[in-house]
Amino acid sequence: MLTTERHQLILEEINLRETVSLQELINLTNSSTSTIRRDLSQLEERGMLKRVHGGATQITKRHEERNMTDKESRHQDEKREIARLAVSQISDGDTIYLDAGTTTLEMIPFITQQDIIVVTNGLTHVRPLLEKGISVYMTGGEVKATTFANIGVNAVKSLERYRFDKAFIGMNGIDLNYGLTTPDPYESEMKEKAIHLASQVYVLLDHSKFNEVSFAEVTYKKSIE
Amino acid sequence: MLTTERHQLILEEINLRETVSLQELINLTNSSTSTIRRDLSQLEERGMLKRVHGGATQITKRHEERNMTDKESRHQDEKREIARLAVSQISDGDTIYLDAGTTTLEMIPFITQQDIIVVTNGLTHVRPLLEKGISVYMTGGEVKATTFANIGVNAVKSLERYRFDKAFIGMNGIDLNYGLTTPDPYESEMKEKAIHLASQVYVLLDHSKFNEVSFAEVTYKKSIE
DNA sequence: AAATTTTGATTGATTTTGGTTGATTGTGAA
DNA sequence: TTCACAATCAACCAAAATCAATCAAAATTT
Repeated sequence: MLTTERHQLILEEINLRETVSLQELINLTNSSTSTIRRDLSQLEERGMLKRVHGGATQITKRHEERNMTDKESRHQDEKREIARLAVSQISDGDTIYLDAGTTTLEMIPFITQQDIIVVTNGLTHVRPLLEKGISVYMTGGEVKATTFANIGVNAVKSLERYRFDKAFIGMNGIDLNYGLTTPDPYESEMKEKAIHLASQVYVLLDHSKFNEVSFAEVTYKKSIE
Repeated sequence: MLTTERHQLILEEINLRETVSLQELINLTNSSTSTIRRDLSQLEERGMLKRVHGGATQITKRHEERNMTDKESRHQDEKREIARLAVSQISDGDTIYLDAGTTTLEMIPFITQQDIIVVTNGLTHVRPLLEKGISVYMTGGEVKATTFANIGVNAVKSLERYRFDKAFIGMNGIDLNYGLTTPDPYESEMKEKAIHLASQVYVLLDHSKFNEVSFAEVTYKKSIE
């Protein structure tokens, strides 16, 4: 049996049954444990499934969606209010940096200011901004598959071409001891650089982020409002 | 058995069975392994199938193939055929530049090559590429509202950080006297720079663009295939 | 008949495979 | 909880399968 055939079979079985054990796949394909293990590793690497102890399971669409919607609905009103407040800080003619993320995305509908220029690393932000008739510049560099955000060395470098009147930064945790934190060190770097390049910095956090500590620290050297 | 006969048989079998092993094709055609290998290489070169270890598999998934409506114009078919041919030029592990535009966008569904890195200035290209599990880098810079493409000084500059094995460039006109032309001088600049940075350049044009002259000239200094 | 193309066999290199190793994880009883 | 046992795991290895490259014989075109 061809490798691609096996992969196809495995994926079909998983999409059909949600989860499937290693032994079942061995019987299904008449292959050895080693081979199936390797298949699962490869398919997981490609993001086609998720390995679990003793087998594999679908990449959890349902789970993720529920998480997103739960999370969003729970804090959506608060987030929106924060977004509205943030937008009120923008003046006509400002050049602003809009960090990737859902909270900063919420800001866009509230924008009424004229002649502003927005620089962003969030691909999802571009279309709604353009539809509002706002000039948009992107950072460039690697695109993170999960968040559609520019991160990495080239992204940080491309940021250096700009200076901002105001920067609006999303954050995943704030804590008295650990300060500001995000899950991804590369994101953290982007945020630091943006903070550095802006005259005024606004960090957007809803209350669920208070006393939360995430992986990567975001250091800052200016006063934060 | 005639070569073309064999090719026909192989393609029929693959379209029927999705994947087929080398051994099966040898029995089917009463040819040697060498001959079948050569056939598969040639057919892959033409983008008719995809070779895998131990055999070959079809490029377009069956279900995708079926829901092609008759509404699609010949123009569209031609574009797609051009896209398919273009994709067949990509090798595993290539770093390629994918110009913004509809023709290059058509290329993405055909991509099966592994470990490639794609740099693009087309925002619309990013999501489908990521969904294919391909590493995507964006150029950065101003975003043109009508085409969602990065253009302008910063876009060109951000391109300079990269080098490409292959560049695939869309174009709006080709003419013996005026050469290659596009409507927007900024776009033209991007294309020129990309051409300059790539080892091999492929310019994508359907027949309606022949002997057409648009506003901005794209100059090039290397042989174009 | 000579030149060109196609074919099939052979070569050594590469990839895939299945079994084995010891390490890690999950489970149930003390 | 802690312990011991069983299941599962990643890492490794050698055998088997498959691969690309080469070459000489057969088929073909000139």
